[in-house]
Amino acid sequence: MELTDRQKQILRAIVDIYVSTAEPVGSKAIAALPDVSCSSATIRNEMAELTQMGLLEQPHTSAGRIPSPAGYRLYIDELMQDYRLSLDETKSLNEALELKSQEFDKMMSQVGKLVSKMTDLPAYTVATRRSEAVAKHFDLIMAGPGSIILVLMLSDDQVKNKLIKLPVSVSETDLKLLAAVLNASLTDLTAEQFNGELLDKITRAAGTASALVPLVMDYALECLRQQHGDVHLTGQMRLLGQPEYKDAVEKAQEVFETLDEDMISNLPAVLTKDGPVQFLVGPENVAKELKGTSVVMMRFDIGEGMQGTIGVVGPTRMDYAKITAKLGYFAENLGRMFQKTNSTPIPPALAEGNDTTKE
Amino acid sequence: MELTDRQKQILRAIVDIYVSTAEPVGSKAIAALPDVSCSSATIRNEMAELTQMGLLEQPHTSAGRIPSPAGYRLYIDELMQDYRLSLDETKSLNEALELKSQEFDKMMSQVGKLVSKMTDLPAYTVATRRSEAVAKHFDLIMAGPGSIILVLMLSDDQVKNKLIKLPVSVSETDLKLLAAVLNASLTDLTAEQFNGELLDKITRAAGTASALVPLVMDYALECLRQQHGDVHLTGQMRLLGQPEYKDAVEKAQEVFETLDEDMISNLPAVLTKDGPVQFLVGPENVAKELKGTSVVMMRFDIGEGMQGTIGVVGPTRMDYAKITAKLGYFAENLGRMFQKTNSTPIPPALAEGNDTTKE
DNA sequence: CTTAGCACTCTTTCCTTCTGAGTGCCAATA
DNA sequence: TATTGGCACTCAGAAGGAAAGAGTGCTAAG
Repeated sequence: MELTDRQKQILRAIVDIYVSTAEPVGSKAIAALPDVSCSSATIRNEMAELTQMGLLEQPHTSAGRIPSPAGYRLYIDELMQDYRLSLDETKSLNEALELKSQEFDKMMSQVGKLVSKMTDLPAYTVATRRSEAVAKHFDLIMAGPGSIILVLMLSDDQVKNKLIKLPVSVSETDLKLLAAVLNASLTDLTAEQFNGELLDKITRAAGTASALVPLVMDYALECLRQQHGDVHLTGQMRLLGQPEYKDAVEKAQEVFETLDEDMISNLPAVLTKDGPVQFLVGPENVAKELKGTSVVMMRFDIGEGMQGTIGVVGPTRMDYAKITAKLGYFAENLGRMFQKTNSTPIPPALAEGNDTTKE
Repeated sequence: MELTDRQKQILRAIVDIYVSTAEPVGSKAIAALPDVSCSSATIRNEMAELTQMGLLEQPHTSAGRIPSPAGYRLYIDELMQDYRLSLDETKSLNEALELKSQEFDKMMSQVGKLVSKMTDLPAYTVATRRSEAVAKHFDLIMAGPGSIILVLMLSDDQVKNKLIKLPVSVSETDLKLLAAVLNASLTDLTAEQFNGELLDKITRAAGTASALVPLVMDYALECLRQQHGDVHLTGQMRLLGQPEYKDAVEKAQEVFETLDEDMISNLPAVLTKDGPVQFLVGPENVAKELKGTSVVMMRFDIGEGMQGTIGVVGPTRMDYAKITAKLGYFAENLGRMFQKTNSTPIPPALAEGNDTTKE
């Protein structure tokens, strides 16, 4: 059953108005719009029909209409018009994008904070592996008697390290030897290919450094198994700025009780689907606590084999167009930025010499 | 002006009751306590006097009394009785303490989540430097043509690394040379001692690897300057479980707007004071947004030159005794745990061979 | 110094009424 | 046939007011 053009126009108007007011929209409000040329009675008839079709809902008999989840879905898929960021908006986005830290995890967490601030909604970021990782390079560095630094480079360009302290000291030569053995035996293996046999073999070959072997392998396994980095969730409180949670604090609490745990395992999975942006509208969410909550997710590239996800959490009534636009802007620029950092960062600061002022 | 024993008893009772009910305490409630042997009228007289002294407050004329900030302070400093954790409580604390990750930052963040969960309040963790850090060891590892891993070990036993990609490739020998130069010139220097002269000197000595020098030094500076690690703040929403924020969502929002930014710079400063536990009661907080909010902070040891802080944020009316007990338990065990991880972790998993089950 | 008694204060709660936005439907109109 | 003005009806939320209840402060007596 196709919608007439007028029905589409009405649905779109209702979503647009409701999104910004959070109040049910009445027939008069629609009729008063400049590009609507029929009376409120006509609108009422159309609204009744849209309600019949399940695209609109009525909080109670004598209230205006609000979009149903199905209505939102239709709006997102077909009716939503690209939101154009204003000059002011791009400007503050650009300012915000000047990330300070050089460390990956901190950058991701900063990005989350930014997105949350710019959308005024809770946001999360997470980095996910695109494919199975393998170790590309092992190194062992002597950092003192009995102190060894294990450095592990993975196929996705992540570098991990761990300080290992042993009660016995290991000679520099043995360390070198072990590193060579590790590189020979473990590189290009996935976590599944690690096994006890390998452990034995390497331990035998390791000589006096053999005590290190299980520690090293265990850590390598931990690194390889991690399918995604930390989930950085921030701005939870901003959800309360939304009218729907004003008098329903418990609902907001529930949302985050669920989100904290489940998001990590559930949401990234959805993103294997195609397209850089995904919407989870209210009841489409798996967890029932999130039925009244929507999530907009946007993917962006981070070098080799990794991908980042930015997500924004809000009430089902949220400005999908605007948020999509903002996330898109972020995603685009972040992709570029991470690429850049990953190759040659422009040597900053320092060059001018060292002023004692704190950063 | 000293308090009589009875006055102390009454003040303590009022705090205890108010802490658990969040309702003003009336004279009858006190008189009804088993170990109080005078009438409500007497209590009323005493309460009037305590109010006079500024230790109690009255929300309005016909309401019971609540402790004033000064009252809380007195309670904390002199009247508070050690809360003994129940067997159930220690049991769940112990269960919670089984941290999974081996990575420092993740551990800290997990600890925060735990504390928040166990106290049912927002909590944060942060690792702070006890003294100025210096670099202890540099290493440069070739990870591919033009890809170099910089590994930096600091005096506080932190190990940092960064993947540097150069458009030109550097020979293994030059890399070794540069590492040697770095170790010779930069170890045991504080951030303040870095300067342009050093940069020049090292660049000259670095030969073909000279393009790396500013990148390396810049990163080293960033690491040395960091006075504390990430602040991990979690469980913000739990603050809303507290009755004082039930109908004052904006207040809760304000708290976290302030806390997110200011906490990092302000709170740790207070901790330079002596004693492992510190209380910031309501108006003692610097930021006016936090006047109705208290913070309990507990220090714990993390090896060399670092110290951890766990903090719990709650309404001024919070169960200081219970929270102190719980934090204390955490602090004690975490100290031990971080010590342990820092030396020889018991080789876990793996040994049994590799089962394909996901963690 | 303590206590019973009592008048008084003030918040909280519950009920009622009122208002207004918005609908649904009908009959008239183009 | 599609649109429109008109009108009765519905219902949530605001506003007002009365009653209940908890707790105080004070006084006078023990």
